[in-house]
This record gives sequence, structure tokens and C-alpha cells, in this order.
Amino acid sequence: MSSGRELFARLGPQAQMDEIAAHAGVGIGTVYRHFPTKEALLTAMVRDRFREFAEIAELAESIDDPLAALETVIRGSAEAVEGDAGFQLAMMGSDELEWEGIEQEKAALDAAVGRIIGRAADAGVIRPDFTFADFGMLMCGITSTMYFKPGSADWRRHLEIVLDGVRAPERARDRAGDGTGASGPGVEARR
Amino acid sequence: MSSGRELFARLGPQAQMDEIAAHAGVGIGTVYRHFPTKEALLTAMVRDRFREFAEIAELAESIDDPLAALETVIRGSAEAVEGDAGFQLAMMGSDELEWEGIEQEKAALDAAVGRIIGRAADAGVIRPDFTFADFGMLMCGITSTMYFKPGSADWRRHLEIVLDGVRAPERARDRAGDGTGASGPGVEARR
DNA sequence: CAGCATACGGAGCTAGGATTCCGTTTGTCA
DNA sequence: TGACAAACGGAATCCTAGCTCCGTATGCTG
Repeated sequence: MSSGRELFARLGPQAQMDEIAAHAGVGIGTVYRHFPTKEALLTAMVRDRFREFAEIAELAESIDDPLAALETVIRGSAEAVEGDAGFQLAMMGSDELEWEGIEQEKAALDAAVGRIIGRAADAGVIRPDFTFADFGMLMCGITSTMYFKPGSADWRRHLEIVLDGVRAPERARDRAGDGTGASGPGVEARR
Repeated sequence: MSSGRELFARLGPQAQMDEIAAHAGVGIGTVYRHFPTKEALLTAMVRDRFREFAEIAELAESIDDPLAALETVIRGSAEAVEGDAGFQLAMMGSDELEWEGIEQEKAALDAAVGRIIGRAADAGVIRPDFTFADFGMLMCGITSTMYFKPGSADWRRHLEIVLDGVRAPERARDRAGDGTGASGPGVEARR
């Protein structure tokens, strides 16, 4: 199971049941005794990941600076999906794919992220029209870079460019810099 | 063929050969007489689209203002893929998927876009570290919003947020505005 | 109109991958 | 140790979707 996770991370949903079983050192029958169907197996894996995700968001909430908190969820979430192709897909399609029984995990995540965005908006450190839906949309985009352009493009650049578009104009930074956004959560206004 | 395009646009590569044939009002055999394999059929469709794409880019080159030119390719490209799920996928994965015999079309596109980016960079109207690879990356992201969040998110917002991150800081605009970036190619500096 | 060539249609073949089923192994309790 | 139960393994089955093949329809030529 936890061994299957590695395969799932590498190949995504196209990992085959035989491979997963072999990789875990068990027979196919055994896999099916634990999970009635392939989808159930994938769902279980995705649910665990979503839980980690919610934890990241809740942790970020404890950061005082509103902008730093938001940047931390975004960066943290991105880092969390890096290298897990299966979860990347789940993340991108998380809207339509009604993964049975993930509602709870997802709700916790959504709530935490929502609060963080609200705080940043109130503080005026991000573009005032930024919404929760935007968050999902941008995460989807960054994740797509990881998934579709694994070698040829650097998702961290994508992330920093997007963050530049999210911050309120006066806060924009990371311009003309190293481009990888190595800057920490410092928040002194630019200019 | 052109009828199959409609199905391909709606369903992407998962459109089935029988459906495509039926939709075109012919037998499967006939489809296979025109295209030796499913992949060949998809490739032919994608190639046509790529050609349109290159035209968009070449047209954008004729715009004098360097920033407006860049924005036009990006917006134009995005609009061109809207509603074509098949091409959206091709666009996102265009790096690894070595679609046989698209090299030429793709090269023309790449060249035009490269020139536009170079011009914008020289003029100092975009973040100085912006590269051609970034373009592909960001387009991939915007396209992923169309593909994965068809109803729930507005890719035009994604586009505008990203553009805000691409422009040089002094040029940033579209903040606190309507958010849909209805602004035309006007380029007067903000503040 | 007969004969030949070209294009068509779609039943059937085949391969890949999820799922099932049953004989075997391992573990537990008296 | 013997009997029963629980967990296992993996060959066999089923299903789906791409592709092949051959009998038929259409059209052209003399």
C-alpha cells in the first residue's frame, strides 16, 4: 500500500494493478482484498495527501504576516505535490473528479486557505479582487508545469511570476532578481 | 475529418475511433484509409491548429508596441485553444509528445514568439529575466485552467494575473480593475 | 452493358489491463 | 497435532478500444 504509493507517485493513475502489486511484493488478489477497485486505491492515496495538504495550510495560518502566510501556503502546497504525478493530476482535476469520501479533507483545506486569503485581502497586500477560486486556478497552473514539463521548465519560476501577479502592486518584488524567488517572507514594500 | 475535429475538440484524445467515424457519417474502415492510425489522425488535427497558432504569432509581430505584441500573442493563443480540449492537451504536453511531423509548424511558431519576447525584453517592458521557456510554461498553466476547470474557473482571470507578473513592475496594471483585463493594448505607464 | 478499379462499411480479431475465483499457505485454538 | 479460519497468489476471465479484412457498392472505361 505505502509501497504502491511510490509507483502511483511516479506513474500516476496509469500505474497498473499488476505493477502495483508486484512493487508491493504481494499478489494482485491481495491488493483487491484491501481495495475493492483501482479507483478506491487511488482515492485512498489521494485522501492521505489531501490531509497533509490541509496541515500545511493550517500551519501557514499561524504565520502573523498575512502576505507571508499566503505565500507559504502556495509555496508549501507546490512543494508538497512536487514529484508526485498522481497527486498532481488529482490536484489539477480536483474540481470535477468527485473522489468519493475526500470531501472532509478537502473542506478542511479549503477553509484554512480561505481564511488566509481573507486575511491577506483585508490587509491589502494582494490584488483586491483575489478569490479562493483564483487560488485553485493558479495552483492548477503551477502543477501543470510540474506534470507536463518535468524536465524542460522550472515550476518555481512559474510560481514566482504568478506570485508577482497576485501581490498588490506596491508589494511586487522578485523582479530582475534571481528569478527563482529565493527571497524569504520578508515583506518590506518595494520603492 | 473536419467532422472528427469537432469530436476531438470536445473529448480530446479519448474520443473513440468508432465515435469519430460515426460522427463523420462514415465507417471505421474509411477513417483508417485516410489515417493509418489513431495517432496519425490526432497529429493531423493538431498540426492544422499549430499552423493557425503560428499565424496568430506572426500577425502579432506586426504590432509596433512591444508589450502589446506580446500580450496579443498570449491572449490570442489562449483564445485559439479555448473550447478545443484536444488541442489544449497537445499544447500542455507539446514538449514531450514528439508529434511526428509537427516540427516545422512548431518551429515557425517558436521563432515568431521568440522574436516578440526579445523585442519586449529589449524595450524593458517585461521582467528582464523572462524567457521563451517561460512563455510555454505560462501558456501551459493557463491552458490547464481551461482543461481542468472548465466551469468553475475563469481562465481569463488566470491570464491577467499572469500578465501582471510578466510585465515590468512600472507597467503593472489591471489591478483593482475589472479583473478580466478588458483593457486594450494601451501602454501608458501606470503612475 | 460488361469488366475493372476504387472506396466503403462494419463484423470480427487482438492486445492490454482491470477484476474474479479458487486452490494453497499461514496462523490460531483446543 | 488436527481442524478451522483468515490471508494469499496468480492464472483465467471479461471488457474495452484500436485495428484488420473481406464482401459490397459506386464509378469509370471501352
